[in-house]
Amino acid sequence: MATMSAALHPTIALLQNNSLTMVVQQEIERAILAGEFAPGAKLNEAALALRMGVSRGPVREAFRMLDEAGLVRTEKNRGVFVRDIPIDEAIEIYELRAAMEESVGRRLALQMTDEQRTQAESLVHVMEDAVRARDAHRYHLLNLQFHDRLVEMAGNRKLTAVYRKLVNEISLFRRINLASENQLPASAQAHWEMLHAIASGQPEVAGRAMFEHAIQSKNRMLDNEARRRTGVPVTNH
Amino acid sequence: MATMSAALHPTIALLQNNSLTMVVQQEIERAILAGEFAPGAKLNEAALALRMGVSRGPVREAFRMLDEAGLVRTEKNRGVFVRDIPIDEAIEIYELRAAMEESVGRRLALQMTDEQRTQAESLVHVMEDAVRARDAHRYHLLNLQFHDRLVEMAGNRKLTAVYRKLVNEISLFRRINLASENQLPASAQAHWEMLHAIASGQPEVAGRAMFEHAIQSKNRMLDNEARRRTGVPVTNH
DNA sequence: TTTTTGTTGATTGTTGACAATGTTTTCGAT
DNA sequence: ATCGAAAACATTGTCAACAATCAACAAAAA
Repeated sequence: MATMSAALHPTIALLQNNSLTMVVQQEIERAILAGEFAPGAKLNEAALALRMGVSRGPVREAFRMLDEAGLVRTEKNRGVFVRDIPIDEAIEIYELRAAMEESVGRRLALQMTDEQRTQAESLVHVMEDAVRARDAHRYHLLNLQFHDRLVEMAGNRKLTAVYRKLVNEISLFRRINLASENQLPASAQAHWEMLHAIASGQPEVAGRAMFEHAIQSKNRMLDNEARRRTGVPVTNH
Repeated sequence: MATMSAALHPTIALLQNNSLTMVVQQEIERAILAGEFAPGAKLNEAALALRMGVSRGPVREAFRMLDEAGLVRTEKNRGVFVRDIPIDEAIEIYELRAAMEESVGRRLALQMTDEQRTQAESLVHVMEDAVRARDAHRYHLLNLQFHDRLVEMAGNRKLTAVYRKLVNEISLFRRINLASENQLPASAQAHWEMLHAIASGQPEVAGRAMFEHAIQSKNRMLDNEARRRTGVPVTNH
């Protein structure tokens, strides 16, 4: 009887490994990162439970996970809210991420395989396609993917996990700045330079390149933020 | 009227901020880090709930937090267990921590105040007392405190938070190695050298010093581990 | 008016019960 | 005695009801 279930109904296979809490947690996380719940928005236990067809228990447990992950904040007896990262914390995250990427660059300079390098280069090519298409949103996603892959290639799983948590959190900073279209070509070029630095095989050079790239990313964020506060509209072309 | 609540009865203030889940979470975390639950040990929901005088709900929620924090692992329908960090992951954590400490060193070289330096130095003095007393356990705690303070002084709260999580996790590595007594004097000396490097005001020098110190810490751990596996007893003097 | 004090409705915090799953024990057949 | 099936037990997963708390509004007092 146990062996006949070779082909398992997908829903069943899902329930076998994932408790309701896990499913709920992943769904809420997805919705938050997709922007379906705005930063600062209140998440109602009962409403979410109803919407997902479960009781409040699993929703509460999912909330505790998301709280620990930094995606929501819990106020006792008041509820849980999608976290809204203040700019101070955004700066701190950018700087921490820069330090981690420097470490990644050093490591990659010593150990990146040809295959990995080819894979990274093809990603930059796709990014250049997005540049030509003037598709800032698509470019943004590819950019995230590029850095994520480099971090992953460094081969430190704990570092990868922490890095991804930081990226998740920074995405809760109100209106992450997509690079404006005229900045895209320079950004793509910067990625070639990082890959060159890595290919040089010199850890310090590669590390420095990735660090500087990350810091520039932080500075662009700060510029946009300052411009926004002074009321100057952020032109997009 | 809003200002009159300055002095709040401590019990009330406690109940105002801490739900049962929070209390339970902190207590289980404390017990784990104090070694009252050994790595790999199973944590029974009902037993813990009984012991702490609450129902299973808050315990389950606390479990979800501790899971996300990396202190326990959950197996569906089987229970939660105190995490036992495998050596691969321990290595990764040590290396990530080294990168973060390098970043801390750079920052401190640029911004450490005289007051902070005095505070750090006094900590090393206390460590030297522990060395003279041949108290390896006490030295270990002071060492943790010293590094924690330096990280905190760097002023990046997100980095501090991540660093502390890593320290918590690494403490779940089976038998963290206390330095043997004859290593203590050299270790204390190394801390003076780190403070000197920071006081030099040169970011690269200070960063390198802290990085190397952290890597040596990792290597000591690896040595002890190799010795343990080959059956050679770890001499303690 | 302005402030304070009840009162009400909605939401979260907590609990105990029930269902589903996993583990151990019992017991009979070989 | 050993092995396997099945029943008994223990533990986790989920749920719905109850209690505690808070926000908003209305009524009363200044």
